[in-house]
Amino acid sequence: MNLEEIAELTGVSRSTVSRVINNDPNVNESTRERVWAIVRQVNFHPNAAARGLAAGRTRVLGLVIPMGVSALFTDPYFPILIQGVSSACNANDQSVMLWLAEPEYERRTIRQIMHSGLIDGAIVASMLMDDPVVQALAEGDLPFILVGRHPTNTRVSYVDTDNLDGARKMVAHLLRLGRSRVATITGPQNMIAGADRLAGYSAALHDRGLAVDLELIVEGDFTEAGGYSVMQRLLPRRPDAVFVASDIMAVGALRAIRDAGLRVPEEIALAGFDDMPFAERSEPPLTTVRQPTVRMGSTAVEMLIDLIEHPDSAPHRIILPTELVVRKSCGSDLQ
Amino acid sequence: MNLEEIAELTGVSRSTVSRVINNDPNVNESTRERVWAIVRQVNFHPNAAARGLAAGRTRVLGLVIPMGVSALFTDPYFPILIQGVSSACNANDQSVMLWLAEPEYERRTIRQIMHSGLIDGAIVASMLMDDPVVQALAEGDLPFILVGRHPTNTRVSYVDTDNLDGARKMVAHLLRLGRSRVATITGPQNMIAGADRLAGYSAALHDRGLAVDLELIVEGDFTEAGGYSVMQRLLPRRPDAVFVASDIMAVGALRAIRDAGLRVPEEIALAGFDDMPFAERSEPPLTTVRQPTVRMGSTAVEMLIDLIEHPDSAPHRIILPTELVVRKSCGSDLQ
DNA sequence: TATATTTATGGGAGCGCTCCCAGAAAGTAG
DNA sequence: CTACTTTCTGGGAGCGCTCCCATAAATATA
Repeated sequence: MNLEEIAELTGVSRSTVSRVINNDPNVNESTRERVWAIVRQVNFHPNAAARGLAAGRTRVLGLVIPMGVSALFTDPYFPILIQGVSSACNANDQSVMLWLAEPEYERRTIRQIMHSGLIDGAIVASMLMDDPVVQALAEGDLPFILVGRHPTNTRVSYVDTDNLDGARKMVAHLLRLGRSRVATITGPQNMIAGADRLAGYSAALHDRGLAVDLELIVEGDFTEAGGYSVMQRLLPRRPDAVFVASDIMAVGALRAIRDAGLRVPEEIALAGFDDMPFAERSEPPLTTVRQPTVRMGSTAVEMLIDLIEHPDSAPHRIILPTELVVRKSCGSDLQ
Repeated sequence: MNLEEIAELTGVSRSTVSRVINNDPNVNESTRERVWAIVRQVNFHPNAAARGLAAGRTRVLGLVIPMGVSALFTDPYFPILIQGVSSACNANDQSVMLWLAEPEYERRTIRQIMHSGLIDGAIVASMLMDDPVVQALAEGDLPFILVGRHPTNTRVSYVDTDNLDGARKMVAHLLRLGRSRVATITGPQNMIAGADRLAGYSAALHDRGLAVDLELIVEGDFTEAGGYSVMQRLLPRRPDAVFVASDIMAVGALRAIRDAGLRVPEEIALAGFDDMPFAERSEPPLTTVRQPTVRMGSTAVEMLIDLIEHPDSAPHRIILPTELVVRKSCGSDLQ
């Protein structure tokens, strides 16, 4: 079934049917209705390939997730992001092409995808500071949006969580509760989120006129096992609070604290970041920072569509706010 | 850049370039090399839409995940499946179109996707016994493969885990350890996996000549909270072992047992299903059944490609084996 | 040497759309 | 009633490929 056949059935031309399908205003109202009736009746859907070829636009967006980092696939961040992207695409009549970029494929395939005209643009959820995928994309002319800000390239558009502010609010909260030796377990410092959350930690200390004690800063790797071992290193330095840069590491840290015979929050206040589903079920429930992951996904889609339609507009940067989620693990209700 | 331009640069015709690109054997070896050289040099990639239109095949596969059930998105099953599908597609030079089917969109969009020629076939990871998406697909003529068997329709191809056998092996294991009141927390009985795992439980009892005690069977919902509350209902019936149909429910059940002042595995042996990452980190580590999720994904891709290329072949059914993972929670090393 | 066969190549047609231009029909103004 | 505008419609061209048929060249067969 194609336009021509619908035209035949309706008694109009292919062009008119096309106009109706595409909501072109220059169609007589009665003609429009007649065409729609037939279209629905025979359950006609225009061929996507032909459309893409003729219009030069496929209405398909690529979602690129570099898999190098994604031991992370064991935490729900990416699934939730995917969900946000997917539902925004549905709402905007776009389709999602998923590309889990395995390291070996990266450069080769990125070129292929970029040049094949399969997608109109891409959303890239990279976490690394200088990801080769981002590099490759920046050299090409396919519109793309980063999820997670880019620290250096000023010509890219991105959406990100306000990691710095979230961390800052959390550490300020711990200080306000009277903790004086607030340590932090950071994320990997080659990841933007890791760096920003550490910057927020430092900023909160500065806000209070406190100096940063390097002994109280240790780098984790966003895994539970990492959180455990790094916490063990931290314990002899006697922190009375620890801001952990991710909930999953916080769970590991919690175990380490327990195994050392210390109590949370009485002896050590513990705070995480992400507000993962398991955070509120931990023992004690974990104080953490909530980030709007679904909204990041949908915002990225909207930004990308905008960029596709206005390729020459200036880069957009959107930073979404975070929210402090206070639970028992930092003992606020005990103060 | 298109075929014609490459042809010009190489001094051959569009057709010959096309043959080279598509590895047609009827090309002179030296011509082939000359063309490839230029193709690589100018970084040419054939236009996907044009290809799709002309060849009637897009080399894009749809991955359909009905979102109704996917509170499940909080567990890593789907992400891992997606990963399996994605990497198999990469390996087979296909792209993945992801479609998280939200309930309202289901029927409307399925038609659209089916008829638009966007994808050559679909992999459907539905869990429900009679999912409307599956229904719609079955009525159309788009090739598709189910991940998770279909209980009634004999004309569909699928790949599944041997849920029945896995459950049976696990319950047999518990019985072998001397447990005499083996209960089960089942999954929802409108999900095939839930039903099959219960069937495996029953089969194991029958294998031993034991009768099924309905008092020891309770239905859960594949969530942790569900596992907790349902376990509380089960406790007064004094089971000495519980086979829980998913790890996430098992974690909930474990808490319930603890909260009741009982010990695992001494007083109650506990076993799960899925071998989720957190299973080995729980306290005590959880005995469970491992299923080959990644392989399911890649198998589905291969089956689908086969089905696309041989649309008239008989339906294939592949059931992949499970593996018992014995850890401390059922106390095998205490016996 | 003539004929059949194989190998390699070129070009036309067509996939199903969109976009543009031309022009008919209808409406408005002078 | 004519001239001009506006509204609506039709058809040609073309997007960049694949597929098929024709044909030239090279090789094998009689």
